[in-house]
Amino acid sequence: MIARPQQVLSTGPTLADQAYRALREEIISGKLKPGERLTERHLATRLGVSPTPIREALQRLEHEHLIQRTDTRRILVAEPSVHRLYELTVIEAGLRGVSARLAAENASERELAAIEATYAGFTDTMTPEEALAEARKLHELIDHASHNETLIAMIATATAFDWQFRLGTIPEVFGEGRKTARARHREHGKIVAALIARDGQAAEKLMREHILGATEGFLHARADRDTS
Amino acid sequence: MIARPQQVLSTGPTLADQAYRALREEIISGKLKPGERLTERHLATRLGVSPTPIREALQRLEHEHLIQRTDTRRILVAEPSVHRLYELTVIEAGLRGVSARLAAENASERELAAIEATYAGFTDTMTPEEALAEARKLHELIDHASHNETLIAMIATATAFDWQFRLGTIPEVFGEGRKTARARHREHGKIVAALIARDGQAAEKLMREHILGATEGFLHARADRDTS
DNA sequence: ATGAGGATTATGCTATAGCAAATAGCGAAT
DNA sequence: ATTCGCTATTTGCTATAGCATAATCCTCAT
Repeated sequence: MIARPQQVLSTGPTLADQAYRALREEIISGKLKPGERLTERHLATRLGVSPTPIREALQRLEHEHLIQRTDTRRILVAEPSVHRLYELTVIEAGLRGVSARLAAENASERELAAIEATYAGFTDTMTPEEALAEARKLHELIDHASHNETLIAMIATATAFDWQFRLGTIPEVFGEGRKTARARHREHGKIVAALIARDGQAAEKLMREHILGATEGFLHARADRDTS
Repeated sequence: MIARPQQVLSTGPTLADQAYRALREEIISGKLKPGERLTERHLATRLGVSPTPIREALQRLEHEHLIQRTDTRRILVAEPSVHRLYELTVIEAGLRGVSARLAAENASERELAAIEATYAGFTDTMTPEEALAEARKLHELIDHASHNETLIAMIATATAFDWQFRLGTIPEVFGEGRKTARARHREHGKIVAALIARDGQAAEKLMREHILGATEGFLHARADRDTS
């Protein structure tokens, strides 16, 4: 239930904004399951608002592929298709490669220190969920160090679908994926080193291969699970 | 004025969709001038629809940076700032680099032939507007040859702002930019050759440098104009 | 003339209502 | 029992109305 603003002083977040964030969280976390049908009126009732802000929220969710519309105008929680994951991974690799290069060129010393600290904070005792959250944080720190606001927003759009995909299948995948998780960690280390060395070209190349490899590894682990 | 659907048989484009396209065209063509204020009600009246679909159209336009909202919730036609043009150019270079690489790998023979034909269609007798339209077509053909629908959509979003910027300043720029226009044409030739050779790495590198160089050249030409 | 302050207007956001297409439900005919 | 056809319901899309805030205008004192 979204809190209704009672005495809004200046410019608070709009109801559409709140609804967007709430629904996005529910989809990514898996509370709303892939393929599940959504209707404007039901969502409006459940969140305690009118259909108008719900429509706006749904439009944004559609833009980042978290929902999809059928040919008969039905609204469904997006099915994480491997095809789309591939499409988006290629895009993410391109965009995050650029952000790594810009970060190497533009990051402040403070930002580099924060990146290094986050990298150093990884431990083997983390749960898969924790490790994934830390990886996400590391990537976001690098993105922000690019100092390109438009790029940051676009990466967020491109990766929303990824997170839904991954979080939804964490339990099955990570048991077998621990080896590759270590490999990913080593890749993070190389990227961080390239950033500190201000080597934009190396950072870009490493980041691209890292993103592409991570999705490859993820899909392999999932395939192993499915055939076991 | 948008035609009101009278007897819509099946599923036609929605009014919001039509409003979006109409407003987008007006902004890019310069009929709506940068900085001009827009209000939902006036647009609704002018286009002959209610404010509801207008709101949806405005939301989409905001997403591609063709309009911007002030801190007091006013809606303005976006001012083409050089800062944002730089931000978007870096993104476009990254995305179009990826699309060029994918096109080299995935394009059908038919698509390659169309690309080559469009490239061969350039002539020195074209007006600046014609040349720009042809260049746009060439890039779009390459984008589509990537066979990555999500990437294509994202490039369209990232480049909408560019076109507003460029078309709005064509007359001033192109008088002095004819030399660089020839340089751009040679770059196009190298890219097309790389695609035909199925050399994805070369196509990506050439495309990136081409995009970045084109914006550089554009800004230089504009600077020359401003100081003359 | 000018500036301050309150009243009026304008406007974005939200709620509600209505329409048309699609879907579901149901009964009759075969 | 199954299928066809009609009716009722659901639902996305659009229109209209109301609310709260920001902008504007007007008045009046200095």
